[in-house]
Amino acid sequence: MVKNTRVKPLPVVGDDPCCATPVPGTLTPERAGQLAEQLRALADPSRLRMLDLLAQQPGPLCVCDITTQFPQHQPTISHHLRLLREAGLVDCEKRGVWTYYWATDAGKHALTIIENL
Amino acid sequence: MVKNTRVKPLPVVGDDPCCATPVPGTLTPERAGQLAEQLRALADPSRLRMLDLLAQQPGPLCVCDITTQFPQHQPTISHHLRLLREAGLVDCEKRGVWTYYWATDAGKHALTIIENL
DNA sequence: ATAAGACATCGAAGATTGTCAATGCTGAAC
DNA sequence: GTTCAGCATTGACAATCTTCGATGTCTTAT
Repeated sequence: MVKNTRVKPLPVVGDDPCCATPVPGTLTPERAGQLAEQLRALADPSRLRMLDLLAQQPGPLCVCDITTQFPQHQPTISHHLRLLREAGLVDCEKRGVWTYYWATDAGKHALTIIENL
Repeated sequence: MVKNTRVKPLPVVGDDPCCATPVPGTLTPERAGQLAEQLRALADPSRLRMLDLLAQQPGPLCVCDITTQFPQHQPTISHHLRLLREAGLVDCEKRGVWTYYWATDAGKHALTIIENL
């Protein structure tokens, strides 16, 4: 939206009239919202490490064993695990007194993808 | 950190003593912090769409042409572009009155990676 | 010199997020 | 039934984030 009368300089690359009307993006606002939601679930060091911890296990882990691996207190761990679960990155199952968590396929996939950023 | 006297049930998968001591994660706290920082730069719908918009162009785009594509006002756009630049996802160059932005290789790479989440 | 437009920066308001103490709920042991 | 431990939920607070109006800087046109 150029408001003055000056002529724009040539774009940096080649002679394309890149500043007339931009090529539209490929991401719809809806898709961008979905992706951002998923990314927000991953954009925390503690949650990343929790997901990684779960992904490394041969089997599920109960919350108390997760809690020992982090400096935060139990309600905070529970909060992060909930966010990870709502994002579909981990899942859990209650067994008697304990709740077991594990990384879902989506969670492991996200982790391997994220790691080569 | 089991504090009661009960014996834990068998883990969900197999007979591994998965609940004794967890296998350590592979992500160091430092690496997790780096990744989380990068992910936070991407975890916003507007920034995702800006990065995508820039990635689709054959050449750089000036801020005024970016601004027309989004409902936010100019200072907000400028703010998001700064965050994207600080994350190394876009870069810019001043040319006279205009500032031209483009997606870096890292930005394009991150975008293609993110898209199959 | 003066004016005007492009863009960045500043400061503030409102929303969201990470954290924890306190509390609630549930299942097992007695 | 009572008690206790594992875990979730609630409420509160501080920090961070998104947004925008106001303002500043720089550059070009006149």
